[in-house]
Amino acid sequence: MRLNRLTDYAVVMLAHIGRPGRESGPEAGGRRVVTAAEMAADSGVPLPTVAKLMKLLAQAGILASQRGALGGYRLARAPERITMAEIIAALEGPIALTACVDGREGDCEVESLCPMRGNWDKVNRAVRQALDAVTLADMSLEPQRFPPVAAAAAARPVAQAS
Amino acid sequence: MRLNRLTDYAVVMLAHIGRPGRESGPEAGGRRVVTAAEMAADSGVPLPTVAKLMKLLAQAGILASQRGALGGYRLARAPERITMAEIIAALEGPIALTACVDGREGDCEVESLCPMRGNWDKVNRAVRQALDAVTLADMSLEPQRFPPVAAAAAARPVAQAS
DNA sequence: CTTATACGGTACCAAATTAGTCCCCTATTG
DNA sequence: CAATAGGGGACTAATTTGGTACCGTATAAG
Repeated sequence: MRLNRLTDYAVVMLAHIGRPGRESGPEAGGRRVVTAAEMAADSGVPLPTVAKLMKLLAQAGILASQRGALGGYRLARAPERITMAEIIAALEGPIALTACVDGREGDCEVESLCPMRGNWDKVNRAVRQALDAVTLADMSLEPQRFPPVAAAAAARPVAQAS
Repeated sequence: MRLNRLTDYAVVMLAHIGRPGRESGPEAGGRRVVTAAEMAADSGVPLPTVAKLMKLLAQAGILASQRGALGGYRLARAPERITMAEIIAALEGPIALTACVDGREGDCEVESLCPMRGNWDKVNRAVRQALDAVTLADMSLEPQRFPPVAAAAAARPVAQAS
């Protein structure tokens, strides 16, 4: 159920690219251009790994790449129009919880006992919808510095304990 | 994004237990009792693996176990009241797409660039809801023997091709 | 037109998960 | 008390994943 580390990195980086950025210049096409090397430096993730990720995201049409000197990557669209489902699909393939899905047959060795070929689609559809509803913009929001629960605890210091 | 094979097996087996069953006897508590060995034979999954699975499902309160001769497993509740979310959580831990979740801190090494601690919760909540909405009963339904598309093709045999 | 920058692609290796196995213990029925 | 059936933990093999290396191609600046 957990998604792999690379996908996690990807979301963090995409959110980072999407955010305004400190030393913002003219910015081609209205969106920030960032190099893989920059991303690596900013994130601590090793450069070759970052490069691989960016590549995949570019192929999926989530990032637009510019080769050569002064090149780099920028979001292909506004963050509001990039969904989690898309990002995850780009890095982990189609969103489907099991192998016996989407018409692909013959992979399921226990077909004898498995009259549920179609039932998984219900689950997959549900999950896909859930992930379509969350955009990169949602993920880019800076949450309040302290979570609500901590704030509440601070407001009512030590009382009622014991 | 894919869930592991064991979880897949588990759903198949639970659905199997939930279904009426051919040689149904009196059935303790109104629900079918099945042994791990039976499940292994029916499914082709090796017995030790089945045993491990059933054990976990029993611990999670999804199956009720009966030890000793004539023992076995049965559903702890009606299939309508067992959700996918529950089954998945039982076998893969809490439903959360990333490690930096649910208050657990210190696992995320890239916290410097990662102002998204709370944002993942949106995604997790969405997925959890999606999986809560699908029950074991939904997964137990026998889909029509031929999928709609094949049926349509059969009704309109060879015409219009080429 | 040459050089430096930066992305593109492929193949490969090492480390971490995951699936599956083994062995022995405890409970229940007849 | 013998046979059946689940409970628990440790270990091993196989896959998957993350990360690396190397070389090619495009673009901008001088």
